[in-house]
Amino acid sequence: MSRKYDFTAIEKKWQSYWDEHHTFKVGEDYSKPKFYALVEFPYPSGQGLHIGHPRPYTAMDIVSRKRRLEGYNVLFPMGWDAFGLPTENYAIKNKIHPALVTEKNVQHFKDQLKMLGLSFDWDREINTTDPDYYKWTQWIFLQMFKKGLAYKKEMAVNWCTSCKVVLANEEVVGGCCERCGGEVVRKVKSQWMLKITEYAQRLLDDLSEVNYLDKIKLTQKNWIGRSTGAEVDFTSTLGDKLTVYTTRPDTLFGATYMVIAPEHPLIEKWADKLENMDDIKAYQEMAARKSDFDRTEMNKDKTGVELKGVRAINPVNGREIPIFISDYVLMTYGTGAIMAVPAHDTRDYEFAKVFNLPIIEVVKGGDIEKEAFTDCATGIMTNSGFLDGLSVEEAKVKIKEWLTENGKGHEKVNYKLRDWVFSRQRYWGEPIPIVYCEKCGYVGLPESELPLTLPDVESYMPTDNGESPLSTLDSFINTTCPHCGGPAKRETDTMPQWAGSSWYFLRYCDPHNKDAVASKEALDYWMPVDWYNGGMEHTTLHLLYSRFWHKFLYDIGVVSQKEPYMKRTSHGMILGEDGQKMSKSRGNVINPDEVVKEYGADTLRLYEMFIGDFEKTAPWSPSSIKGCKRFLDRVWSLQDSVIDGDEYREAFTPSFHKTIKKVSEDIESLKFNTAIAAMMALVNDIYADGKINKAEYRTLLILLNPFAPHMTEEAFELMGFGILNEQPWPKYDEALCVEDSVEIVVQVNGRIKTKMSIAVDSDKEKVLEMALGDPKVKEAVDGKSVVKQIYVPNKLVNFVVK
RNA sequence: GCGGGUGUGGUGAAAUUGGCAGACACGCAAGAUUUAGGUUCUUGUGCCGUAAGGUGUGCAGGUUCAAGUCCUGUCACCCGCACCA
Repeated sequence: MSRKYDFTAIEKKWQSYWDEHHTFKVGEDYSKPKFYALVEFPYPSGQGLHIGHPRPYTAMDIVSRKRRLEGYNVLFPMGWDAFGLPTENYAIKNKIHPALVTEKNVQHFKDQLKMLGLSFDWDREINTTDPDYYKWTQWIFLQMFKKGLAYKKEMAVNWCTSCKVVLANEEVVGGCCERCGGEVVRKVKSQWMLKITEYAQRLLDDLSEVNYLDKIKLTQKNWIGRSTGAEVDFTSTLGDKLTVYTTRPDTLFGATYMVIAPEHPLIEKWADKLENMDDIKAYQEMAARKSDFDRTEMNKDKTGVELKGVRAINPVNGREIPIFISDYVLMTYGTGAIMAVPAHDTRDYEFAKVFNLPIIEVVKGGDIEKEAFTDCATGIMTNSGFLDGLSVEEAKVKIKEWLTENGKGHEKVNYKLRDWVFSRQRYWGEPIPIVYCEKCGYVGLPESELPLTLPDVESYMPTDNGESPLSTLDSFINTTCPHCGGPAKRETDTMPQWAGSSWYFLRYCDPHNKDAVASKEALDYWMPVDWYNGGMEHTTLHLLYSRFWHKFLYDIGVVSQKEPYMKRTSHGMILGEDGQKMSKSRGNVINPDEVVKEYGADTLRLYEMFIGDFEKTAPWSPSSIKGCKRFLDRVWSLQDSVIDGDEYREAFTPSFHKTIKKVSEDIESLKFNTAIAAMMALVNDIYADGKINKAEYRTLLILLNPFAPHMTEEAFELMGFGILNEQPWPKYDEALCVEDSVEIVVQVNGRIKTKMSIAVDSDKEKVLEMALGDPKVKEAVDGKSVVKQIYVPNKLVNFVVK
């Protein structure tokens, strides 16, 4: 009788073994084939590990463990994305230094991750808040500054009234702060910006070189938002050039008015010539007061004010049209001015209806009495002078030619992507390594002065005027200009949390390097990341930002690949039992510690992989986890039924080869749930037989090992098989996956009449004859004529009768 | 509004190229072992029907010998974006 499956003792034993033997320490043998598996490093929050964390970690752990047995040199690292607001807020509230809070949280997280038996190489652990790490975050920023990609700009930013911090557009959700839910308003501040827009086209083009899920590529594409159109130069009756951007230059003859953004600089210039300046000012103020969210809320009814005293002249036909300001036109996109073609644009149509403006049809096919005809790719031009009779596509080409020839405009590509607001008025982030000198302007710190470490301050509270807590620290601020040696002031803003995570995958390649981001040798060997799995919520920003940084580092010769990640997949969230997102307020939070205590880490791992399609969200089910525990118990108990045998028994040969194939392939395609199901089915067959031989048990334990590493190691050792982790991954033979006979279905007119067992790959004639001999088939065919006979080899027979 | 996704038993879910719908698991029912069981083992389990049989993948059509899968229309829910000219 085997010992009881004491998972607590077994898991503790093997975790210590792995620790002591540095089992998962990455080899330095750069001649071996490599595999770099990456999971998103967590933010070490005070709550500890969430039940959702193990899902992606276990998934990539399974892939990594399999790859090791397959002979690869596997890099599977872990670290901490530890700068950020919750830690800072906790520090403020409890008057503890954020570094101490971070240290405590990291320790807790690490203990929890170890408890799960994840095969991370802990010798390569990194932490974004470690000065040895953020030295290089600052270094990369400096290189960008040198190349003109980091610049300072006065701009209206999203201001969280509660966190008192500037947020990126991406961090504003529904007009509220993504983190705290506080109100977000617009505020003009001088900010550090990163010129990601300069990389827009390459970020788009190089998507063709990587293996991301289609939906991930699509989000990247949509976020970059490339559109092709034309800039058209109108002139005002006051003599200014008034350039608009349009994707529909073909509809130029249908422009019946122009709209410019309320912030448009020409308004200031025209001020003394405008007859209704009071109305205009009032509208501008109203628009400025609104946050972006409010502006969006208002979008049912178009509002605006006509600029009285000035009109725009359409270059193509000399027609004078009125100019309006309206907040539906954004200063930040295109030229901040549009030509309005109400007949063929929904927004212009709505606006024209409100202000009773003319609507001229220039593409035939719609009913412009009812609505704007926008979906008119196949339409024919009308009321458009020399464009009449052309298709929309032809007209686009012809009008662009006309504009270029006549010096009235040109083709133009625009992107929705904006430059990245990189400043945060916070303490717990990387200091920006820049000083301001009255004489020299903004000057980067010499690299020898990096890292610029965070000074200790009394209070981490942001100041009321929205400046960083660092701004209260004279000893930090006052310095000398590295350029002229005169007095200068340090930048007091810090970097956003995205900074540290934009290059962390490079640091893992060579985490202790003092002289570089990582050695060239290590980078050339390990990069690119072979497989990166993370949450869908990071597929827009983190992915885009880190691709951008990586491309920049490629440009300055730090890395040798254009793209950082060869493959990117995403996992679904684990929801509460009620199908809702887990949260304290809903009271549906599951604590991984308790699950491990009750069922063991192996069961938790197995269950999180078995719960459903890896890419989809899945509700937690406390009763289903029992099935996984039961399965592990059954595999464990097989120790009592082991008989001798160096090869699979004949009756089980196809089952084992098929299962090896299924598990091997399913792991690669993230179908962990069906891989587990296949192993369960195999174990059920073995139970039905009552016995398992040594060769079979050995294979079963290795197959299950990536999923349940502790139990399988222990059973392996107890069986005298050695150390499982040192064995090769089992092989299968395609030819041996096939059974001798197969059951096929016999249908008449598509209805199942019977099933019969035939030899694999029997010939058609024989099978048809056999099928016709079946009494049920005979009865159904009797008195009718067979018009057609269909035979799908090894699957089914279908007689079509009349 | 735009983009993406999902809809299959009492529950979580499976289902290469169209080819036995419901694998695997939970739950439930019956039985066996056990002093006991939130243990273990065996059997059964989509729905209607005693059965033969019928019926069944959100809904309505279509293509096909054959549709969860392909096509057309439609409904519901979830996620992302939100006036990007």
